[in-house]
Amino acid sequence: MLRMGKLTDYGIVLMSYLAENKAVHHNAQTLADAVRVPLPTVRKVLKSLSQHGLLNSERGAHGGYSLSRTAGEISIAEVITAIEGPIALTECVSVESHCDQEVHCVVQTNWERINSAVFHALDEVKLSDMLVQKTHINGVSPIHFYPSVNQSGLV
Amino acid sequence: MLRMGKLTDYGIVLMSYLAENKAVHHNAQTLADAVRVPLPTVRKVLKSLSQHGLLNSERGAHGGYSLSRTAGEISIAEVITAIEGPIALTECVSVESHCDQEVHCVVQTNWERINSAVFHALDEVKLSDMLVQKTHINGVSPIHFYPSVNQSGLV
DNA sequence: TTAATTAGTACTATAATGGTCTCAATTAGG
DNA sequence: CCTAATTGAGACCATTATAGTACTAATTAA
Repeated sequence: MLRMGKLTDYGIVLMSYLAENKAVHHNAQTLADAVRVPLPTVRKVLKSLSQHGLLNSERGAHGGYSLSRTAGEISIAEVITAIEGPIALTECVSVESHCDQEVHCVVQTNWERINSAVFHALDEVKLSDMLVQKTHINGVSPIHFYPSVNQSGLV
Repeated sequence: MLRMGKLTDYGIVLMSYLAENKAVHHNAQTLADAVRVPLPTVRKVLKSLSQHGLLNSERGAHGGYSLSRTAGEISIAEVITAIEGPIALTECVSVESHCDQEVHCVVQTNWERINSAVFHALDEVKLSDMLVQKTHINGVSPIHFYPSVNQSGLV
C-alpha cells in the first residue's frame, strides 16, 4: 500500500482541529493535549506546517498557531507536501533524482503521468472536506474525536 | 512525499517489459537481465505478481511468466496492490486497523474519501499507458531503456 | 531420472522514520 | 529591564520496515 508517514497523519489531524477552532491562537501544548500526541512530536509537525506557509505562527508569550487560509483554500496535497516533501511516487520523478539510467529511462515520462494523477486527486480534497459530518455522539464532546492517530502510515 | 517501495517500481517495470514482449514466456533469469535487477529480487516481485493473478506462471523446464491479461486491461493500481497490498494512505482505513481511537475517530470516514480518490486516479492509468512514446534513440535497442530502477521509492 | 524452473519460507543488514532533547530567538507583561 | 512563555532550528538515537539474499520443496519437459 502507498505509505504516508505518521507525522503526515498528525499534520492532517492538527490542521483539521485548527480548522474547527479557527478563532483563536493555539499553542503547541494545547494542540498536543487536544490531539493526544506527545508535545515534541506535535512541535515538529507544526514547524513543518508553518515553514510551508500553511500556518501562521507567533513567537513569544501568548504565541501560537492559526491557519493561514480558510479550510476551503487548503488542500490535502498541500499538507502532505509540507510534511513529506513534493508528491512523487518514485525517486526518478523527484527533483533530486540520481538514477543512473535516467537518460535511458523512457518509463520516466509516464511516471510523471501517474504522479500528476495522484496529485490532482489529493489537491481536490480540501481541509474543509475533512470536517463534514462531525457530530457529537452520545453527548461526548468533539475533542474526543481527535486524533485519528494511526499506528503506521500507508498509502 | 508519498512513498512507494522499490519493489513496486520493479514490478511496474517488469510488467511494462512483459507488455512489450507479450508473445513468449520469459523466465526469471531473462527478466532479471533485461531489467538489470538482481535475480532473487526479481523472483520475489514476480511471485507477488503471479500470486495476485497479474501474471500466468508455468513451472518446470521451459517455464516462465506472461501477462494474464492485455496491457490495456491491467491498471497501475492493480500492480501496486499486488506488491504493496491494498491501497490505503493510512492504517486506520486499512482492513487490519488496530487504532485505539477508531471508535471515536470521525476523520476516518474522510480518509476513505482521500484513498478512494487516489485509488481511482491510479486505476485509470493502465499498463498500456506506460508504453507510449517508447522509441529507439540513437539506434540503441529498447532493452537499454529498462529499468527506471529508482534509488528510493516515494509517493 | 535429471535438469530447469517456479513456489514458499526464513533470515539479515541497511536505511528511513518517529520520537526526543537541547539550545537559540522572540515577545508579552510586570 | 528582566523574567517567563513560547516558537525555531538542529542534532541525535532507537525502532521499524524494506530490500535483498539464501535455501528447500514442488513441478515439469526432455
